[in-house]
Amino acid sequence: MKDLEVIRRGTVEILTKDELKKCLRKKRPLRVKFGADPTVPDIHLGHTVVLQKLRQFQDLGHKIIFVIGDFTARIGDPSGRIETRKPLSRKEVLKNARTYQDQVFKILDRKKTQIVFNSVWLDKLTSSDIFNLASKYTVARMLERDDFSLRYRKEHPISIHEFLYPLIQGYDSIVLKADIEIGGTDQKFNMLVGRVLQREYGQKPQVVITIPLLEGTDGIRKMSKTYDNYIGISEPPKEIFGKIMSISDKLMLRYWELVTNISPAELARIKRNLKSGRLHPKEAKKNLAIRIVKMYHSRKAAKEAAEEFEEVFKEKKLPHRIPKVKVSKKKIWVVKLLTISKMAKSSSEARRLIQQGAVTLDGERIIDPEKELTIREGTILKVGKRRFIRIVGK
RNA sequence: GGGCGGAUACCCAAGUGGUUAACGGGGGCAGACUGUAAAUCUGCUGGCGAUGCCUUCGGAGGUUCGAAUCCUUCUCCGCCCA
Repeated sequence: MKDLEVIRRGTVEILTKDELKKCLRKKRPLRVKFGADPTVPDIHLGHTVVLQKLRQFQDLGHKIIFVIGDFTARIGDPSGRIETRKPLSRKEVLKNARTYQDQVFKILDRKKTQIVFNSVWLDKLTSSDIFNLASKYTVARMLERDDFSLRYRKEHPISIHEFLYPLIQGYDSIVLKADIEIGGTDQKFNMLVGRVLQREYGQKPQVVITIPLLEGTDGIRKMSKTYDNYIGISEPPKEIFGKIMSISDKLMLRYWELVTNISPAELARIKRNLKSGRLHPKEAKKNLAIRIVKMYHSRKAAKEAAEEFEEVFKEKKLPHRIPKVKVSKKKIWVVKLLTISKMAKSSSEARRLIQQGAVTLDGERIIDPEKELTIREGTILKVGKRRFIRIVGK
């Protein structure tokens, strides 16, 4: 069973493997469900882990059902307790969904993907449908979920509607007659609820496959927009490259494993060479960065990003493209310059940056926050290690 | 319905009349070290042309020379018992 081996690679759990085997023996393409809330439009590397697994399914001839949770997005996310995420309007959701799709198809095969919006069937549910659904599961079982039980024990609030989420998600599986559902490990509980509900509604329970969650650039928390530790696949090559280079060596291996599609043998080789010292970690990281930029941009973009990186940070040259800021005056107070060029949010912050030695003008460090600068055409203002601005006159 | 507790800066969280622009931690930013690594160390982390001034502790009002701290009132939230 070669297919099984491909599917198994890089997963955390398959519930259950026997069921999966049986599924694969069927002579029809399997219906593989994956759900995403279009609350944020941008796809980051964390999402790509699961997307690549979906792609593998497509390559094996199966069908992906990509559920856009527009219904759930409009109601609000259960996990953000303190500030209930503000519900998105229909328009916003659609807009997000569209950009989402554009990005998703950088990885998925459009022809083998069916995109569905769950509001199509969820909007039609009547109260009695919902009551009926709710009767299929118990409070005790709900409290088995990690974060619920933790919150309950800590006497933190849990809203009733939060209990409804796993049920709704499970209901999606019923409507879609999912054979398999794939999600991050954080989705395990919800996906398992789907199994129970499918059985209640006379269906064969879906096989649940969990995928590891990718740590963000901080190396600790999962990659997420809310933690601002993400690398978006639509970011400029230079940004992606720079962000990859700043992750820790340990995390780098994780990215090699989960973000790229290298074979286990290749991964093992990299690990070996790193250990023996034949491969410098920085080189390995550079290769990784090139590879990832190539995946979402182009070979050329990757090469350029790598070259520029070396130039700017190793040879201390200037970046190729530097944003320009117009300054009409010849003489200007440093603090003013920093604030009008948006390099500092406030003049207090500008003063701080200056005092900390973060500001240089044409390579000369400015330490006096009272300094009046004489501006020449094309003067380069640098703040911190990586923020550059070219000053131009009228 | 009854009882108790809470709302402080980006987040968590101390402070219960006076060196308090507000302890501490996280996060973030900057500097040093480096491989723009990571880890570590140090500093900063309300605003203002600024050795001073202004504004902040859920909202509004009040007491006081002086309030995040006391009083009144409003709003919101949580837990427990029924």
